[in-house]
Amino acid sequence: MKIFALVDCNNFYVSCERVFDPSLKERPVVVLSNNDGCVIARSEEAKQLGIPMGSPFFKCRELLERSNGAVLSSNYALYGDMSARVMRILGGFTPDMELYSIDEAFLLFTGSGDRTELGRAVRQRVRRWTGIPVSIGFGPTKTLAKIANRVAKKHPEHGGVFDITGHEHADALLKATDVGDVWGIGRRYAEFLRGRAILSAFDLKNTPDTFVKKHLTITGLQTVMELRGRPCISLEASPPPPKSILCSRSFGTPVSTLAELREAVAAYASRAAEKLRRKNGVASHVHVFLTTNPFKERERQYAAHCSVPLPSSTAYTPEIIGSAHRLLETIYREGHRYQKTGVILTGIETRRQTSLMDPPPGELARQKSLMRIMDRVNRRWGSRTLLFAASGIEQPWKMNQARKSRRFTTCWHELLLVRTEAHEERGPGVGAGGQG
DNA sequence: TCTGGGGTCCTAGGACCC
DNA sequence: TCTGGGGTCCTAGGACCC
Repeated sequence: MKIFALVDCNNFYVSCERVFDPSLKERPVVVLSNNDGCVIARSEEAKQLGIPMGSPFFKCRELLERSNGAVLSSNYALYGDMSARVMRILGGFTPDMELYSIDEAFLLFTGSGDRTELGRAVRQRVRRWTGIPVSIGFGPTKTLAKIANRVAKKHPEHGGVFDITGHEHADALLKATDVGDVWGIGRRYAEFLRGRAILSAFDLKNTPDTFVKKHLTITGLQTVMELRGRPCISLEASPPPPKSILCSRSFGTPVSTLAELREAVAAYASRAAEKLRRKNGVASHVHVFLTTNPFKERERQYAAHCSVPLPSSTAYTPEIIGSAHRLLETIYREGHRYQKTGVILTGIETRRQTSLMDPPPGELARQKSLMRIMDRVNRRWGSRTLLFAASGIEQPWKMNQARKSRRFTTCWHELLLVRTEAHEERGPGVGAGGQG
């Protein structure tokens, strides 16, 4: 019998920060989204204060200050590296593994050993080797493993590990699971289902197929099958190449001039192209979008999106910046305070088709080696060591990240310092925005 | 006056996930 | 004052083709 395990890092971003700054322990801690906009990770203590996920920072700022809370900008260099360490350890337990998100992985086990024991071993090793606490749920389908994981997390008496497979109280647990907490049931579907007296995972499991298919589409029906224990969603051990690559950011302060927007668009186009090359892909289309801040209802609103095919599929940054700039110029309108712009690459292929519009072979080779050198330098010495002037040097539009911790694990000059003198040492750099 | 049937492809919009 | 970023999939409807 095949059993899925879902391993999920607890309060991942907060846990990463706590590894390097013990003063964050046992305090309410939140990590903010890019631009220090909203709360995207909370410690248990912060959850207990009633701070909701995704809440705008300005709405809970005071409460956190009153409660001796800590607030951090997000530090993806740190989280990405810690994630890789956790995933590497999980890979030591089974070759059948899917990296589902930065803080979650599905593992597939066969055989009938004591899975709870196995789960404890996984938990212990990850904790010991990285300092990150994880929870593990086992089940015969991914959807049930997700539910088991919630149980493991919610009920400390299970010690962070729970197996729902053939469990005598499985139905009772499904009855206790809100329908909106089922994987695949979002806010809209949950509202719809509650309006029809389908309140729990158990109710959903017993809803007729035709009704589910009609209102929740085929994907909803898969969810229901999975609740019944029939696997429909398989393990994606080697994810297919992405279909689109997006890079966008909100500005630190609103931007109105075309010159600044051109810089931002060039910077995002460069970043998107870099991601594309890392996936060994080329793209056939570039899209650019531009929008004012929809939350500022009193300001004049404008949003636009447009796209263009590239002359031939490419991952060559200058070409992508060029197309992105032309797109920006067609959608730009004067007299607005813009909040955000972004670049999307689509039509991604891994193996490049040759085309009549291709540059001559020598030129193609030159482009490739130029990009390879740039990527190598930037990986080694930090991003934007080598950059296109079009993306700007000062970047006055850049997002706010006032409370970022250091890149403790990925940057030599930001390593944690350990002193032997007997004096009190607070976590270095934290809250001071020190990037070293 | 009378105006088919069947297929594909693309796009926009809406839902979901983390 | 202050509201993220990066993805996926499904469906309906229109354009287009024979």
